[in-house]
Formats: sequence, C-alpha cells, structure tokens
Amino acid sequence: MPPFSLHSTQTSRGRHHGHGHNTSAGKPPSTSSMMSPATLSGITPYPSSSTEQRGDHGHSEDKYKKLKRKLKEMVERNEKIIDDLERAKKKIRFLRKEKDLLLDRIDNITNKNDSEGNSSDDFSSNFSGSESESEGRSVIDSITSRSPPAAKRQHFTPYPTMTPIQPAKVPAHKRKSPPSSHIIPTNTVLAPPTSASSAPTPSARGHSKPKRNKKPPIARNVRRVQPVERDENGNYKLPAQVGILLVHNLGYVVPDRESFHNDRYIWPVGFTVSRTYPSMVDPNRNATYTCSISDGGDGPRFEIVPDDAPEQTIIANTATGAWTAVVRRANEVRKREHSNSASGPDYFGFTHPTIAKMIQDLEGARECKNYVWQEFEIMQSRTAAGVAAAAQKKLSNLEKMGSANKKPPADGVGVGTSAPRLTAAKISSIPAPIANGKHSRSSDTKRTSPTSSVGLKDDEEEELDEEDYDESNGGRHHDYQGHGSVEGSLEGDEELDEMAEDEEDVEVEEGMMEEEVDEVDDSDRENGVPRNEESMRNGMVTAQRDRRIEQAAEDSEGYEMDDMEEE
DNA sequence: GAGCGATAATAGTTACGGGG
DNA sequence: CCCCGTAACTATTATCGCTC
Repeated sequence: MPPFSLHSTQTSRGRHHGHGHNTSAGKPPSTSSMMSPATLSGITPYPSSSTEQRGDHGHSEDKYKKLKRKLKEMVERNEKIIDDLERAKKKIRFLRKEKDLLLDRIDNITNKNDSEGNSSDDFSSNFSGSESESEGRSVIDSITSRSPPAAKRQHFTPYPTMTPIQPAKVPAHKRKSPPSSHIIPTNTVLAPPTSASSAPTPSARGHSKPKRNKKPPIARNVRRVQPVERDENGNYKLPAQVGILLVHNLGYVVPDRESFHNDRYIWPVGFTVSRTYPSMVDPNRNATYTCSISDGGDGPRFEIVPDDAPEQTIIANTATGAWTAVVRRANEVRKREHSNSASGPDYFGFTHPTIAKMIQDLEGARECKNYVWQEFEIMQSRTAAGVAAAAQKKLSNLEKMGSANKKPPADGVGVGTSAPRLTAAKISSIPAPIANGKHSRSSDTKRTSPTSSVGLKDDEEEELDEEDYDESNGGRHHDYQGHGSVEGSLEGDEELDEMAEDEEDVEVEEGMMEEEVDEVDDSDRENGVPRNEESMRNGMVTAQRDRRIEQAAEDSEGYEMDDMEEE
C-alpha cells in the first residue's frame, strides 16, 4: 500500500477515533497504550468479554473502543515502520549505487583519463541539496564528466533483447483496458509500462522512433525555475508550492530500472504532489487530488487519490492514464463534453520546470541513462514574484471557477473584455476543419488585427460572449463558490475496516456514453438549444473570425457562416 | 493490414503580474 | 497600456501495440 493511501486511511481513522471518544476523553490513559501488537493480536473479537458482555453493554463498548484505539496505534506504528523501511531501502540503494559507481570509476581511471571539467558547476549547484550525498558527490561528479552527452546517449538503444525486466509480451488483457476506462483496479497486477503502450519507457522508446519528432528532444533551452527554499542541509523545503501544485515529497530516483525514467522525465518512487481539480463525485465542488508514484515492480505506478472520494483511488501505469480517468469522470459528473484528454506529465507536474529541476536534483538522476539532462536557471526574483503571484491567482481561479484559466466574473457584469472568452474546449467541439484552423494567438490577433473591421461579427461576438459567460462561466462560478467548507463526505462516520479495503478498490465502472443524455439535459436547460451545439457555434464564430482576420479573403468564410446559421 | 485504444508531445488559448 | 514571460488547460496529432 502506498504511503499516502495509508496515511489517508489513517487520518480518517484518526478523525473517527476522535469522534467516537469525546465522552471518554477524561478517562485515564489506561494500560492500552502499553499493549503490544502481540497482546492485541491475542485478543479475539469480543473475547474474554463473553462473560461480561452479556451482563454489561458498557463494558463491551469500552473494549470495542479500546480495540479501536489500539488499531489506530498499530496503524500509526505500521506507517512509521513503512517509512523507516522506505528510508532504509533508499539508503541501501544509494550505497549500492555508490559502490557500483566507485568500481566504475576505478575502471574508468585505469582506462582513460579524459574526464575533466565539465558542467561540474551546474552539477554542484544541483546537488548541493541532497542529503546523504555529500559523500556521493564526487562519485556522481565523475559520472557527469564521463557520461556521454545526453543527446547521444539517447540513441544508444539502451535496452533490447537483454533487458531482464521486460516481459516478453504483455498479455492482451492487460494491454487492453475496459472500453471507456483505463483505470486499473488496485488488486490487479499491473501491466508493466513496458512494451505495452502505456509507458514512455525508455525501452519502448529506445528502439523506436519518438512519438513526435518535430522537435528533437535534445535541443532544449535553458528552462527558468522558481527559487525554492532549501533547508540548512540544502534540501528542498517541503511541502513546496509550485504553481498550483503542492509538492509533498520528491521521492527517490530508481536509476537501475529503465522504466522509471525516459528521455524527458524521471519518475521517482514516492513522488507526491497534490492539486485542486474538479471533483469526480460532486459537480459542485473541487477536490484535492494527491498524485503519487509508487513502485509497481516493473515500472512506476501512478496513483491519484481524491480527498473527497478516497475509495475512488485511480491507479494506472502512466500519468496520462491516471489523469485521463480523473478528467473523464469529472467531465461526466458535470456533463461536459470535453475531450477528456489530459496531459499526465503536465498534471503530475513533470513538465513544470521547477518540479523537473527538483527531480533532476535528486541523487541518482544522473544515472538515468536515457534521461536527457536539462539545464535550468533560477529566474530573476522579480519574474519569480510575478509568476508566483500569477500562480496564486490561478489557484484561486481554480478553486472558484474550477479552472485556473477562468476568471471569476467581475462584480459589474458588463466586463466586455474580462468576460471569459470561448474556451479551447468549446472551440474544439467544432468540426475538424475549423478547429484545425490553428489560428494564431487570439490575444495577438486582438492586438494586431482590425477587429472592428468585421462590425457584424463584433456584435455577434458580444452576444455570444455574454451567453457564454452566463451559462457556462457564471453558472460554474455559482457552482464553485462558497464550497470551501468540508462538509459531509467521509467525515468520521464510516466503519474502520471498510476504508482500507475501499481505498484499494478502484471501482469505476464507466457508464455508457452520456452524450445523448447530455444533449437532452442541456436542451432542457437552454431554450431548445443544446449547450454543446451552442458552444459549437460560439467556437465557430471565434475561430472563424480569427481565421478571417488572418486570411482576409477566403470564400470559406461565407460558406461556414452559412453552415453555422443552418444549425 | 486496417482499425482501435492508449499515450505523450505539441499547439493553441486564456490568464496573470511585472516592467518599460 | 503594451509587451514579455510564465502557467494552466484543452484539443489535436503522431506513434505504438494489440485485436480481428
């Protein structure tokens, strides 16, 4: 069980415990705390109480409470033990690694002597922070200097036939997930993200073309990162707010298994972040999703636990898989017609430069042979301030509006410019030719183009914007605002046992397509105009306008307008 | 080999704050 | 006020592996 889930279980229990024992608060501590697990295990359900229990209800209740207390203690103890175990494992790994490296180094020194001055600066700055690594630094330094440039490394075909971990073929049933969901039940043995599509594993990539080759993955620019506080040992102070993500734990790198990194990302085991996102169960609320990576054996397991429905923990072999499930559910609950697509790396924070650097700074990152080392620089403080402030604002937008990119409506309504524009999502629902008209940035268009040149369109747009604003954003605003309080949900009423079980249970049976239902609903709400259709129109208008502005005299213009009006 | 589903990368959109 | 840099979100697209 992953640490966080245990944790969440535990906290729930804690709450439960608290509720249940208000009355007994004044009781003496009793000997319960002294009882060892062994003692506890000796206790059978309603054990010796058989004599007393019948006569005295109160006694058995007391015993029950005691048992609960003990159970809680044990859970806590268990958690600590797990923590310790993790730490120990980590240390062992590090030491083993170090040993290998030293041996390597010896080899290297005897063979050649070319490892001079390269990027040690960068490195030392990066690694100044790891904890037990003052010892390992020199080792890793040597690696830095002798390892081939990342760009070249990538073409090495790191794996192939000999990779021990890769199972020959992933059985079909593992590769193929249920039609509308790829959530993987916890109790299922996960398909390693290897040859199966799921993971961008280096092994998968090593011998095949990258998914996209428009941009060579190597040619990276220096990425600017926000300054993150470090403690006296140079470790990052956690939890750290990075954008809308709260980084709880960076985890540890598993360099010896290729499926735990690829050329772009490293997936450290234990990595944990949390973020706000629309709830999967309540269309009117947001939830805090705790995203973490656990060791799935052959590859990382990406787990997402919503705080408002921990029993709906989502586990997948890829970040995208996990987040797609969340997005899909969130959209379903809201009857939104988004494409449910989600960028897993994005949502997990791997694309975020600051987080990427924090991960890259972990010990062992250098040894991820397929990983292309990236260069980061701390952004200027004034920029950082702006970015942090903007992020904060986005966070509040997210909380209020369910989307970081939606401004809460201003008090005064007529916010012509500040009224939310059409979202990409809406535009997306237009037929391909239009949606694909990858118009230039609308903001640029707005600035540079003579928008007024299309007088009629402007009026039209105003109207549409207002509609959009009212029904979509305004509505959503009402939905989201004022839900800060934690109500209901799992607060304390549930029986202890169920939680642990449920936690691991990923039910998620996806309903059938809801589009039809959707349309009916919407058409009820709107005057006979299904919302998505309307969005479609809105989207078409904007997309068309932009396109027209860009390519001023196109015949398609009239054609598309006609099309639109026909609808 | 076509079709399909899953995945990740990328492009586009929206929004924000700081600085000139 | 405009420009710039950045972040977040969403749709689209390229690619892969599996099934039929």
